Amino acid sequence: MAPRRAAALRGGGQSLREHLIAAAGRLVARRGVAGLTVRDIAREAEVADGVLYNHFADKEELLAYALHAHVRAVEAEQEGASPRPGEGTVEANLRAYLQRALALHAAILPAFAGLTTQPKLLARLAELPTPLDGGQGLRTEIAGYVRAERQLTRVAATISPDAVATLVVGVCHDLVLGRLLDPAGPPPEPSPDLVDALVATLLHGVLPPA
Amino acid sequence: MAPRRAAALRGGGQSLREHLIAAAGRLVARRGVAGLTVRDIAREAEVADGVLYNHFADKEELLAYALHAHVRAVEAEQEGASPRPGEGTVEANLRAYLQRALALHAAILPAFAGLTTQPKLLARLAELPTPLDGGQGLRTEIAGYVRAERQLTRVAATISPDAVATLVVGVCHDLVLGRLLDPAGPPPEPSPDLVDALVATLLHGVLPPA
DNA sequence: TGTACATCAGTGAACGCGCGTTCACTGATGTAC
DNA sequence: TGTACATCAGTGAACGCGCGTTCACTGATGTAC
Repeated sequence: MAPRRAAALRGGGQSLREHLIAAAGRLVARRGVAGLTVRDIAREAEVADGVLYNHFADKEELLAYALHAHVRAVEAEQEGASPRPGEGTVEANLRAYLQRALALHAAILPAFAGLTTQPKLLARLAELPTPLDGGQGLRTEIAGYVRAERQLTRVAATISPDAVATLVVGVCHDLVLGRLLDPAGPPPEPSPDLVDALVATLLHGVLPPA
Repeated sequence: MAPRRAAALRGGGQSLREHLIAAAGRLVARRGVAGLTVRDIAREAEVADGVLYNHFADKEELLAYALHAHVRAVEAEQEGASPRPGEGTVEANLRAYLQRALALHAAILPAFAGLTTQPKLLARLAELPTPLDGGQGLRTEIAGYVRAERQLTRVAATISPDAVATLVVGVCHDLVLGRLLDPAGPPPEPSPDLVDALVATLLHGVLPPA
């Protein structure tokens, strides 16, 4: 009863479905979703052009799973070491979050380039069993951290956790977007000086000491 | 010696070249550069499919001029009322800049969606007589403003003007990007509360009063 | 002034290409005898 | 144990479509006589 098996699957215990998601995921990590063709994916998976449609409704469904897998892989890589409220200094913790957010966005945003122009893909992403929150997870975590510190009175009572999270995530979007629009890519990491200056601004504000 | 004239130009003193840029610019403002076809543009201009190539090397050159025109139009619309260092309060001035930056990005970024995936168009944009700086103009202006205030001692001496500009522009990218990725568009303007909170964070920092 | 002609920007049907998708066919595997 | 057959996922050539681009043709205008 077991029918034909894809040549590329010889030896591996993977299902063709997983094999396709993995191959598409590799391409997404390497080139982003924009411009990927079903033939690119089939070639990367070393599989016939048409098989895809035995396992997915259309190209967008496969890409949605691939994007999802890519994001989860990046998140898993950076896992661990969330600053804990009340421990260390607020400055060190903010810096840690900023650096983590920068790394996360540097790894994820390029893959998302062109996503805004693919409504079908956006819809498929939203239909996924565990829809991506578009990096909102980190934002929520940062806001939660700030809220906790506020309760511990290590952060001013008047501060809005959401505002801080928006500022941190916003910087990431800005830096990565700038790099995407620039043909010649500047160094992948923003200078430590800029990170220091950003953290200092967030900590003390722009006003001179009273 | 004067040959045929495009039917759509009857009565107007415009050249067909300007007419095409204007038509493409309208489409860019309405739908962004992604997915625009030469036929869309020809139809909008009420002109034959092929004329474009009498005036531009290719689709990308025309789109580059159209994007350029769109950005300049948006900038011209918001012109006036730059806060001046030393006048008003730093808080009011920061808020004004933040609101201006938000409006600018809300009007411009959607048109840029998908631009990162079109290297030919990016190259054409860079070749333009007055290359767009990708909204860097406002960033430079904000940094300049902060630097001036710092010299007037209305801003802490330790503050990095670039960091402040990055934070302000970053928030804009973040908010607009979030809206682009969300199928159902939330209210076009971020809540006044969030703007207040952002300005307050920038002004005083997250640390509690000493 | 009137008429025949030359010019060349505008026209739009047609071309070639790459894409997503389909579907008649293949062939490795399990089953029947 | 050995052989003929049924199953059905995998295969890849082919389809249809939309795109950017081309180019033989059109026709409004200026010029020559």
